Formats: sequence, C-alpha cells, structure tokens
Amino acid sequence: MNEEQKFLSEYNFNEYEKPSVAADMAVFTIMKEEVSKEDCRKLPEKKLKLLMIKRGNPPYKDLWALPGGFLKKGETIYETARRELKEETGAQNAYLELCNVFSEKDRDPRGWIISQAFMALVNTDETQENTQKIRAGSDAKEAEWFEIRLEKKEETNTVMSETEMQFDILYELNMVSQEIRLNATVAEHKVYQDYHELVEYKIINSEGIAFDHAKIITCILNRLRKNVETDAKMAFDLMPEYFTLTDFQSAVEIILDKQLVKPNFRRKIADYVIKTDEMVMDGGHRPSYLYKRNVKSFYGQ
Amino acid sequence: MNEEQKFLSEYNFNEYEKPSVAADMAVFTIMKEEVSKEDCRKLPEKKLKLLMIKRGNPPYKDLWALPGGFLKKGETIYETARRELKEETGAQNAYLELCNVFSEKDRDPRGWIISQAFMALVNTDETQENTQKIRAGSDAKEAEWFEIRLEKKEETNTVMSETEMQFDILYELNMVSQEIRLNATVAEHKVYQDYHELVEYKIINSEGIAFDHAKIITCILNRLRKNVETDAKMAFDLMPEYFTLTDFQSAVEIILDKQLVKPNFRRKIADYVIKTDEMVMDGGHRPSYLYKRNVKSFYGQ
DNA sequence: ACAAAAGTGTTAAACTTACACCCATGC
DNA sequence: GCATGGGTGTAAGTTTAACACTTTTGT
Repeated sequence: MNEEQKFLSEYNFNEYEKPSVAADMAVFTIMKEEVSKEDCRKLPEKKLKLLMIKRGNPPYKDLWALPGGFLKKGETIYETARRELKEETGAQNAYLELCNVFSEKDRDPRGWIISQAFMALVNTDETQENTQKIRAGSDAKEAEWFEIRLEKKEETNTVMSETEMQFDILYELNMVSQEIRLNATVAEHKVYQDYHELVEYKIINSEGIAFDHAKIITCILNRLRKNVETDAKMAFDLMPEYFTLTDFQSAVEIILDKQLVKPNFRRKIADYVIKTDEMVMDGGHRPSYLYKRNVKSFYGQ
Repeated sequence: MNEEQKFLSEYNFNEYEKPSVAADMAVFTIMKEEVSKEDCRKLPEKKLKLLMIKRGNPPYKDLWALPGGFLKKGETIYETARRELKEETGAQNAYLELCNVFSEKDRDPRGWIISQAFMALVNTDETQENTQKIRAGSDAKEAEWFEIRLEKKEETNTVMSETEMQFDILYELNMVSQEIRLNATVAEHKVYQDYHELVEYKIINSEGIAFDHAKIITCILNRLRKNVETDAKMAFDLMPEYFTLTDFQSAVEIILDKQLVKPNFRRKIADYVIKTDEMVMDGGHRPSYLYKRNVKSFYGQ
C-alpha cells in the first residue's frame, strides 16, 4: 500500500456536513393561443410559456415550483437536468444551459440545498404532444404551462461617486394558466464599486410560487432575453423543424418583448436558414415558405 | 403544529448520500517580465499567468492544482470563492465569474466531489504585492504564478449528414514557472445532432497537474478568450487603476493571442476610458498618457 | 375591392478595417 | 540621426436601421 492509497483509506470524508444538490429548470416554450373567431384573418397569437409543477408535499404544499430533482451519485448535473426534463416534458432534444447556482442559506426549509439553475428551451411541436402525456402520467403530477410576463417596473440609477454607482430594477413577474395566477416582485440590485460589479436578486413578494423560484425565474428569463438579443438563432430551439420566417420572428419578438423590422430581421438571419419548397396556406393572405435551420452556418461557435 | 411543520420535523434529510461541493478557481493575472538588458529601448514583455498551488497531501501529492476550497454551511458558493481567493492571493477586488460545474463521477479519488469552477481576474499591482505575502504565509502553501499557453493543435470537422456534424479540437496546455513545467493535452469534442450541441472535454494526458484541473483550465481560458473577444473592456480587470492604452491593448492581445491594429483598438474602447493628465516616461520614446476606466460607460450592461 | 400577411428593394447612417502618417523621447 | 513606441487621420468596405413598396391569398 503506497502513501496515496494509505491516505485515502484513512481519509474521513464525512467529517463535514454536505449540501444536497438539486437541478432546477426553467423550461420555456412558445405556444399558439386558440383564436375564437374562426373567420378572423389574423394569425393566432403566440405566448411564451413556462412549465411549473404543483407541489404535492410540504414545504410549500399546493404552491407552484420549477421542475427539478436531486443530483444522484454517478451522474453529472447535466444528466440530472436532462433526466428530469424528460420525466416532466417527455422532451428528448431540448436546449439546456446551466445559468447560475443558488446557494443562499435558508433558501429551502428542508435543509441545506443548493440549486443549479438551468434554462431549457423545448420546441412547440414536441411539447404540445407531450404535455398530454404528463397530465395522464401515473405519478399524477400537476404540471401546467403558464403564460409568463416579466416587466421592468422601476429603474433607478444612483451615482455615488466617480467610481461608484448603484442600479436598482424592480421586476414584476406574472404567470397565468387558465384560472391560476402567480405573481411576484423581484428586485435586482447592482453595485459598481472599486471597479467591480455585484449583482443581487431579492424577492420582495411572491404569491403562489414556492421557494426562491421567483428569483430563479427572473434571473433565467433575463438571461434568455440577453441570449436572444445578442444571437437571434438561439430562438431556433423554440421552433419546430420546419417553420415560417414570420413565425420565427414573432418568437424572437415575444422573448424580447419588442417589435422588429421584417426586412432587417430576415437579412440578419438569412444565413442561418434554408428555404424549402414547402408552403403553408393558413388564411386570407399570401402563402409562406417553410424554412429549416442551416446547420452548417452554426459552424465554429 | 401545522401540516408543514409536522412534515419537516419528520423529514429524513439524510436518507440519500450527498456530494461535497468545492469552488475551484482559475486566477489569471498579467505580469511584466523582467528585461535583462537595461539599455534596451523595448517595453518589457508581458505574460498571462495562472495561479497554481502545490498539493501537500494525497491525492496527487506534490502535483499542482487550482486554488479552491469547500462550500461551508451558511455561505454562498460566491462567498466560498471570494474567501478562497483572498486567502490565496490577498486580492479583495477580483472579477469573479462562475463558469461551469464539473460533476463527472470519479473526478476526485477522495469521493463524490463536484466543483464549481470560477474565473478570477486580478490586477497586476495588487497581485505582485500580495504574492510575496502568500509565500511568507504561515500555512506555508506553495503557490506559484505559471506562465500559461493554450494552443489549438488540431482541428477536424466531420460532416455526418445534412443535420449532424462533429468538431474535434486538440488543445495543448503549457504552464511554466521557473524550472517547473506542467503540460497537458485536452480534447474538445463537439457534436451537433438533432439541432443541438453537445460539448465534452476530455483529458488525453496531464503531466504535473492534479485531478481534472487541466480540463477546467482549458475550459475557463477558452471562456476568458471568448469574453474578451466580444467585449474588450472585460480585460480592465487585469489592469491597475491607471494604465496606458498600449498596456491595455497588449493585455488584450496576450489573451486573444493575436495582434490588433492600434487606431482601431483605440476607437473601440474610447468610450470606456478617461484620459488623465498624468504621463509615463519609460524609455527612449514619446511619453504616454495614463488612462482610467470610465465607470459611467459601463452603464446598463 | 380589401384586409392581412408574405416578401423585396433602397437609401442614409454607423461602424469596421486596413493603411499611412506625424510626434516625442533617449541615446 | 534613428530606433522605439505614442498618437491621429482617412478612405473603402461592410453592416445596421428605417422606410417604402409589390405580391398573393380568402372573403
């Protein structure tokens, strides 16, 4: 037995208390709303949706939480996330990004639990099929897609000195699914001091949302917006395999919460898509071509 | 006692095994190399350096590892990182960014340990003072700044089909501090499949570097390069409070490992700096103005 | 005819890039 | 004078942004 082996056999690994590690996910999708008037020539409205699970047990029983689960021995945290995602949505092929780690003490009444927060984007087609499966699932989890809105309510910038300033943003988060309404106010406090930025999110109030998940949702949706702002093709992951450019543009607009100019948008994404021969005719207007992603153009990123 | 409290008091929180959670840090700085010939009119060369700690205990005794430590109960993972950073470098004011989580099984022979990998940037002035303190420190840790080089050795792109392709990059990592040389080869394997990217880093060989740290270093240095590429002002965090534009440009060049065109660089960063009245005269050429960061221009990011 | 959405073209402004050039200093 | 780096200007090329316009469909 060499020194290394000897050390390890004597090593008391349970000397210190350890945290539980969870992967929590903000799963986004975009869904078309049913239009009541059949004769209306307008396209159906689309909404950004977030998947939430109704808690069946305390703590926060009957409130709504992000889907998630604990890291199991032998798997990576990405595998945890992918496993949970498949269980909750049936989606195999989601975009998955680790966004942040939430490790504040007392964030979970059950004990010391840190959360690795993921963003997941699933495409509409896969989702709408599989949501039915969730509801019919044997473990009878109540999962719902909530229409989500996040708005800047108030923004204050305080210049303390030449080199120190503070930014405070108040966000209002609203989620709606049929008759259920979840609301929260989350403050983002940014300090520039000694040339360094320090960001802190704080829940002002949270109605119907379990744990610190209002904070996580705010944080991840902001990240999604930033991602799509700098690189619109990120939003492909919310689209089915074949889509119209107008559909794609409106997906981007819904995320960014602002209107874009059509010709400019199309020029910007021109290289990332391939026109197919297929067309869609869906109402009283000129039919539109279907496009698919141009995988080769994603090259080198 | 209500239902919530009852549940929590009966909740067996230790039913499942839990991992230890560590914060490991790639601490970068840029240092001027001493120039041997005093009469030389050239500016001193600068090098990108990474802080490594020599392990005093098994496993990997006498090999070099990234500075880091375990998450303690009651602190956030950012607090862990900041605490460790201060202990190892004395730096109070580093830029700190959580880059990735390494949670592969068997990555640490001591047991189940996941690592939250941070990037830290410390400014040269603060560093050079404090490195002395580390060496003289009572816990006698051997800490060294290693000159670091990371080069793409080989790059292959395989197109499997219209929608599937693979990218393989071989990186060669070299670190040198006086007579000590650390080397590693790390492979980056990227797969695009079903419209989704999957990235995997794999250590091909690793000489003198403990654990999977060669992988972490490669991953974080790549991220630093990406950060600086898209936003040069990130490199401010490697500069002292007052600096010349040439110094700043060469810092960026060292990170990106490529030369930039001076007038263009200056135009790009013009808004982020403020010219002071101070000048530096350091040799046989025209003196240069000192600049400082223009904090107000960082606004809204 | 007309409403709705698909799809293209045009121009000015802004930014990027690659150069060329002059300036101040120490030896 | 000349080597070395500091510092600025210009002109071509590219990208962005705002706007106007034509086309195709169902009612």
